[in-house]
Amino acid sequence: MTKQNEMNVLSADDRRERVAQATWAVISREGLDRASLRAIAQELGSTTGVLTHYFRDKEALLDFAFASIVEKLQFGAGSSATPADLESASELLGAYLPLTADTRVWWRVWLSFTVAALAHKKRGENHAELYKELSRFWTEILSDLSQKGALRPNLDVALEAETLLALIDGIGIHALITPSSMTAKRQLQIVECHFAKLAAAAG
Amino acid sequence: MTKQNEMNVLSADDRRERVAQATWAVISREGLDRASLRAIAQELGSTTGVLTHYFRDKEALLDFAFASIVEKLQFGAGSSATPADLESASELLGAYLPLTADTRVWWRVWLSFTVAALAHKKRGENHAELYKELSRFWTEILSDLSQKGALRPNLDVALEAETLLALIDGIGIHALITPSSMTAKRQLQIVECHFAKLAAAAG
DNA sequence: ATAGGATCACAACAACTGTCATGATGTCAA
DNA sequence: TTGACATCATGACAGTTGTTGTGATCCTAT
Repeated sequence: MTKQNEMNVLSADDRRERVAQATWAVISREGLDRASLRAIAQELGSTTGVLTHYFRDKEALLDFAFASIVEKLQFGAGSSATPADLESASELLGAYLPLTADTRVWWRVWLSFTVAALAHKKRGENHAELYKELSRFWTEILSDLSQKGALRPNLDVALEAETLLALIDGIGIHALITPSSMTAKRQLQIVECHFAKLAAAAG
Repeated sequence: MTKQNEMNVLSADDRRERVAQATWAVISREGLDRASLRAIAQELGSTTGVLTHYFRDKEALLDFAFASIVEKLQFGAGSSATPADLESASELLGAYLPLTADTRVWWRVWLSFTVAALAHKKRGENHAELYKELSRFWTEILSDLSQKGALRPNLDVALEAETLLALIDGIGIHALITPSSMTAKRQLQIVECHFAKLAAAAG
């Protein structure tokens, strides 16, 4: 239809994705405030002409880059079906964590947008919706596990779900601030130890 | 000595504190990237002349404003002696949380600096040191409580301390993003519910 | 071959930024 | 009073920013 059929040629969507990746790199390395169009273009190995061609303005570019990050993070943890037992639930939740170099980049970008969203209203409501959706998702998971008898009785599943999400966010922040202390192993250890507190008494 | 003896006149230190407060207000309302010297001066009700007079440059101003925030947050939660039982430990930890309008402002500012610290190295090390200090502080508190028999046996106190701090950070973020869901009451409820999991089995 | 569009480099523009020099005003000591 | 100093308003300066317009290059369809 349009044109690119051969390999080595990028479609418009692929081009936008490359721009998003360059944007992540700059934000992760130098911060959101230093992510100017010229800096992103340089990271991309081109000029600002590419950016202005594929995006109406900078706001549209950042919106796309953020949406792309959200997609990545959800793919990492939200792809599989609802976990059947506590152990797989622990693994699923741990998949959110910044355990690798890639996910650390995504976390830095995510946090940059999150803090920026605190100031401007439009993005703030978007973030709030994402958090509420996550809260509903994990409340349902815990509710299922509770019905199966995998959890301690008399547990407030909605509260425990919010606790889990808060714990993940906190662990992630500590992993970015003090990576030498909060290693990947340590992060998973905390999550597993917390899930153990939710488990029904054995035998 | 210098000059100001009468009321209604501010000392140099008080003036710097006023500047810091104006800086918090701008950062909390519009974000760290919008906190220009002119915006801070306008918030202060003066011009940039005041800022350039009391601070060498913008970096020194932001350093002072951040140090002032750290002081506030530590005063809120680190002033009293080590807690004697689990309940007072829960209260002490809960004092970190953004429960009031003032503390929400401090949290927004704190988070803004935290994310900014991820990019530039100097501030990052400072933040890391603050976190590690907090970790040691709470490890010691839990260790004391454990020796008194207030905690469940076979508990990794260092890991539980890091869990507590991560939980606080996560709750705080959620409180800023979704204030309608994460109310002050809800925040304290999560903390208390978590502490209940650490308690030794009753009688 | 030729026209049209996609792609992108480049330059110019106004707006905003931190910094600095200058001057005005007030206060205090001699 | 006079001189020194603290305080702070003002404007100028260079650098960076997002945006826009122009033109070059290449691909594709007729």
